Amino acid sequence: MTIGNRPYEPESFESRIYQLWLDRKVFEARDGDERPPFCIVIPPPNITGALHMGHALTATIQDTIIRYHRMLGENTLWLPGSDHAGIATQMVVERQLAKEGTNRHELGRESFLERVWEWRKQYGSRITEQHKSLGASVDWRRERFTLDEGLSRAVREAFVRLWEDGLIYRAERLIQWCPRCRTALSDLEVVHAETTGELWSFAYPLADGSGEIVVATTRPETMLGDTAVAVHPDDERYRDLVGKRIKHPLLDRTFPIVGDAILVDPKFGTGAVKVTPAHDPNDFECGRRNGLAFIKMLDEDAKVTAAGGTFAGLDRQAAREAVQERLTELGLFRGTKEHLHAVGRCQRCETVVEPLLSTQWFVKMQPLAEPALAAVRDGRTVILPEMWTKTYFHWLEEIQDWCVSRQLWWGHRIPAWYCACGETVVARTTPAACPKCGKPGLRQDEDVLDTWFSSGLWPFSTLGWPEPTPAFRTFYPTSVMETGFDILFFWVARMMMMGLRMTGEVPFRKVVLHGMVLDAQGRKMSKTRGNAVDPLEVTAKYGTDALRFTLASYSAQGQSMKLDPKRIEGYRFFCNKIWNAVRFMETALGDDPIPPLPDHRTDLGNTWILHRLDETTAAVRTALDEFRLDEACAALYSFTWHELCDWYIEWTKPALYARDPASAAHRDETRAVLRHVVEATLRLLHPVVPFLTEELWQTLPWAGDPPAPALAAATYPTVDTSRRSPEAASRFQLLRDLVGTVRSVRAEYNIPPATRLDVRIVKVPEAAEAVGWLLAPEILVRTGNLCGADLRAVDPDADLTGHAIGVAGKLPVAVPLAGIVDVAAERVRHDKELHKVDKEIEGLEKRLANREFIAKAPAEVVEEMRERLRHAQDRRTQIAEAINRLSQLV
RNA sequence: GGGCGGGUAGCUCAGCGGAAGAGCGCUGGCCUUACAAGCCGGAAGUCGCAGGUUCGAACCCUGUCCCGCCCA
Repeated sequence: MTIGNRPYEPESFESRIYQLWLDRKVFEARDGDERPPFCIVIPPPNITGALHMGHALTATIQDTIIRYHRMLGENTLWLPGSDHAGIATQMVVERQLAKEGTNRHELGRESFLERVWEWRKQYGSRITEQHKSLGASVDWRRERFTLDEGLSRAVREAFVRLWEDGLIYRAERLIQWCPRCRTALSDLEVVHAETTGELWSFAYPLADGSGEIVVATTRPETMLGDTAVAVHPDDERYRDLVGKRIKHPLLDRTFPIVGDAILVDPKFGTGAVKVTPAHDPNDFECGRRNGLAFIKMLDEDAKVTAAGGTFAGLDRQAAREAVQERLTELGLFRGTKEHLHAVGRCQRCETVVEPLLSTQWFVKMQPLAEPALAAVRDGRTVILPEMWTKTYFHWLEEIQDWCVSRQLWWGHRIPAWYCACGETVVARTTPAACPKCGKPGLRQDEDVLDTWFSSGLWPFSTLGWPEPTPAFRTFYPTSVMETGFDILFFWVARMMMMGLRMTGEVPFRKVVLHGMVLDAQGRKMSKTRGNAVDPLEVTAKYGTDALRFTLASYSAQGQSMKLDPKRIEGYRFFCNKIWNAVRFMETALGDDPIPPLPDHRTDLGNTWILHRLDETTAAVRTALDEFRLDEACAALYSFTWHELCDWYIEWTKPALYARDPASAAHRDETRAVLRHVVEATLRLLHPVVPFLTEELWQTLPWAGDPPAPALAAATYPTVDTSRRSPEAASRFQLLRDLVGTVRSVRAEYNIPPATRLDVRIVKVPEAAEAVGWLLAPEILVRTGNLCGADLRAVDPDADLTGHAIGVAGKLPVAVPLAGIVDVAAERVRHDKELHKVDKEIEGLEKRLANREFIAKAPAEVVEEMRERLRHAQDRRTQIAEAINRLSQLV
């Protein structure tokens, strides 16, 4: 079972590998297990949604973390599920009904809900299925949906508890209303956008005919609901007017001029403000402060009510024009000005929302916010990147009560019943009779709860709460909540509040926030703009692993990321590289049994790669522990490509290809190390690129049984510093320098790769240490192989006429250029190099001459500089020498 | 108006007190039996600007200019 000649074709194995994981049950977590638990609940995607890059990013990050922890041997649960998405889903089905020429009211509540469930059955699991193609290692047995029986029970339980604790109330307040969706919204569901509009000025005549007062507004039509004009109490201009009354010019009523220091900024506009308490949040407060009348002049369709007199029945826009026209006719119009202001729109349908006086259910937030603030302040929950902590604090400190009722049918119906006697009953189960008057036939509240209410319970409702289930006891509090920073308020903060309130514990230990995926121009991806990149198209073209590696590499520090297809392509090439490295290894190992990794290595390359593997293991683990996927990816990429492939594999070839008996031991050592390092590298890579690594790992030869049923269930490489060898590292580095020097000379003189060079290494006393080991025949041959040269040592006084001289470390290297030496070119090359070294020496000398540097900088820094200076000086000597020899040529 | 990010090589981004990095792109040379989806070599940056702190600043502080996001 080897890869053979199969090229890297991710589409040929990805779904097969996913099925293998399912068959071998590697994603399944165990309740009550003695291993340490590790749990992430998935941010539930909307059932109406189709997979977009945001999902792909979340899934990649979480899956990487989850796979890492699973390989660490923890009892790892990634719990999947989806969200019923009240408004969005209802909109989809209503649109369907509209096409059929009917609507939900004609259908009635029950049949309508049947239709939605039908829709959900047919399309609702599309997005969940799509997660499989990303490799999401979730425990499918535990999949949840916010409208499941269990989760619905949790919602009722939470609602009733909050009610019993006095944290839920029903009241008439000014709320955000979407006239198109015909439902109340929470403040968060209103998206404010700066818009250039008109600031319209008109005059209100005083009731006593003694004059007028000019006000400015962006919404002239709301003057039909004005019940005051406010001025600043200290404003000299209007002091005498406070207390006087205004005669409404279009309606048969009068209202007062009031002084209000909070509402009015005397420097803005005319310093006089019209007040519409029933249609503006600031005016609402002003109305309460001053005991004003609340006149509702727009209804739930945003049409003028009877309070608007002759304007009744007009919609907002028509009313605006009609009012403007009428005021102009009356000579009250005082001109317009361009004006920048924020217009609030419905997050779902983008209709301009209307602040409306309405009776709704609210959650009192302050008592919930306090513990949520405390939990982050004292570190029970840590938010990463840390910068979001401040935003979290700020929002919770300023938090307003949460309007949770929605005038929809799709969702959790509010567990409140009304009796004819006026009693309101909030209960876990449908009450048979009124507990106050004993009469049956209670009427349940028509409304449902904000979808985010159930989402707020997600980390524990999915684990079985309110029952103390084994799953809940095993995995709660969960370990990590990973999601986009855009739902820090919507979701994360609410889970914190609900979690603490309901369970007494934080819902998760860590919050990890990632940035938004933007298009190549840096714009937010959106379906309407048409700039969204479909993850499934990308994975079809480049493979899932390439997309995952890209997203993981981009996800630094929670910054937003501009997705560049070229980069995905680059990581596809990386995947191909891994694939071919393993292919090479399989061929090179041959059919002989693989010997175990020897305790001591005789080969420099073998010792070096084990050293680097261990350093890489440490770096990757640290990065993953800190959720720095970008750093993990960078370490994996450069190790795999630029050390394992570029150097180690090339280094091993002679040893692996050797067939003479004398080389057998060396060959076996190399086979063992190569096998070990490649296998460990696959394990290191697996959390980020699971498909490819699993496919390859399944083909690896084993001495006995494989150590795990799948790579996904294998253990992550551990750090073992006994495998380190700084000496081998520095030796191999010198060897790389030497090879690099020869290659540079070859390239500069255009010597064909096929031309074998006869390179001399000058045994200068400064490099005595290197000369000691480097000149061993074995090393010379192997090193020479890497640059197509026969290496030979010569004494410092050897005649190197006609050679190009380079310096590797402190070691001069002479490449013969018989006949092709271009003295001028060589001279330029050396001068350039000399200049570089001189600059370095100059800088270092300057620093070391600085007394304060010597006195104040840490000793090891000073010593490092000294060492660097010595090194640079040695190099300078060698280059100068080379120049000297060169000039003798002329 | 308040807050938070960002401005580093042509592009996309790491680095956030010891003296500039990666990938892509560009460029010169190679079909070398793992990979041309590859290999080898190379060029390229007063780290937005101005002050300050420090022996030493891309990194810390102050101011300033752009860009983006959030809250009001």
